[in-house]
Amino acid sequence: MSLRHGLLGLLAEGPASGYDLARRFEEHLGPVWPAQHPKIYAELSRLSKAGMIEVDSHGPRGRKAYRITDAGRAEVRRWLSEDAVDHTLRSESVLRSFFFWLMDPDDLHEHLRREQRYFTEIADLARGYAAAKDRGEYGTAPQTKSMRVALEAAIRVYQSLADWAEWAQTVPPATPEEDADTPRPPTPA
Amino acid sequence: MSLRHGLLGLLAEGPASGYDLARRFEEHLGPVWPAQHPKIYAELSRLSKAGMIEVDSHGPRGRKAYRITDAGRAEVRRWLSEDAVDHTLRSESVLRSFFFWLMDPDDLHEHLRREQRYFTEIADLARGYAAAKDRGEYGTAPQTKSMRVALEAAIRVYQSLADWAEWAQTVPPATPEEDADTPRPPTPA
DNA sequence: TAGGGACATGTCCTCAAGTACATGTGAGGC
DNA sequence: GCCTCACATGTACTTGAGGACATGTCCCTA
Repeated sequence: MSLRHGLLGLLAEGPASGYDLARRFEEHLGPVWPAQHPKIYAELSRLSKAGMIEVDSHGPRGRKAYRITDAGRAEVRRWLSEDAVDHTLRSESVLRSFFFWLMDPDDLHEHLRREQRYFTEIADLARGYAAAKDRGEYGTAPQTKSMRVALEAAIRVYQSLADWAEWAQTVPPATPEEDADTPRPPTPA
Repeated sequence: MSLRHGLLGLLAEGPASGYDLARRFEEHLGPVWPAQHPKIYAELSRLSKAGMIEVDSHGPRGRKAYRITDAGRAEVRRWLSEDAVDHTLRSESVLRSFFFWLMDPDDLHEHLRREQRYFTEIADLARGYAAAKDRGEYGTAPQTKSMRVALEAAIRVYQSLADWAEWAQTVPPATPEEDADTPRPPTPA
């Protein structure tokens, strides 16, 4: 479970409330690691009980800001350098592509156009943020440097998916003869 | 939940047992949609109860092969053309990159080298399968054409991640001055 | 013929994710 | 002064994912 470590990592930047963290997850981390507020509040109280974080201040509307402790900082560092990376890359878009042969060619074409548009949009959005960072708008703190690296991943991955969707539109649909020819594949990729 | 539709999609190619499906998920769909056998068997009995699939044949060791029904075929087609695509792209690799600034520079460099190696390996593996498909080794059936499209996504995405990991190694670590300069970022990406 | 390994199916339990529900406050505009 | 909206925190319930456990069979090889 990486939500725990995601929260610790964000809190390493400075104190924040559950509400703040939920917004940051939705705005910045959402595309690579979704997390809704119920999970976040629950995890925060668990982290608090474990001594990884503690209440930093109480604010206006029952607001509770948390601060990371030394134990928490040690834990997030340990995760980063010791725990094995889980490389699974869940993507419904790609999953669907295994089944494109079941789709009506016109539907598929329309689907791919929409996918291309979507991925391009996200890539451009990330490019915009990256350009702002490069112009120095977010300062030179080490966290923003890491943010820039993450943005670069988003730009590259989403652009590659946009290019893929564009390319897929050029693949001709199955001809009737091929459609008849339907053997079981031996054991492909 | 797309496991349901993934199973239906695979069964649309022809009858298969839970064991077969588990292997195909692990070998082919695993990188984009992991599924373990307990989930698969459970889902198969649910699909069977719902009339989307039915038992096609009984084999040697209690083997039960399922066949998709018309209702099942209609459902997977409906999913493909009507249901909105969930675009979240869960990636622990990218999530970690938000917190690179917490890592020791040498650890980080080593981490990025490992990541680059891993992503390159997967991209090459996909390239190998794609080349075999292009040589005609898997025939010309429409399913294998879709498989080729999915492979292309894998090649492009994993290569882009490998390139990203390589690029990230060229980003200089934070200098001590910048480290001191640690303001809260306004509201970045 | 004994033994190991791949084939084959399933249950149980725990934890993670996600939706819906529930509640209340402070600030700003009309 | 009222109303709305963003702020803010939580609980409850349902489903999904995943690891551990349990069981048995067929086939090949030594």
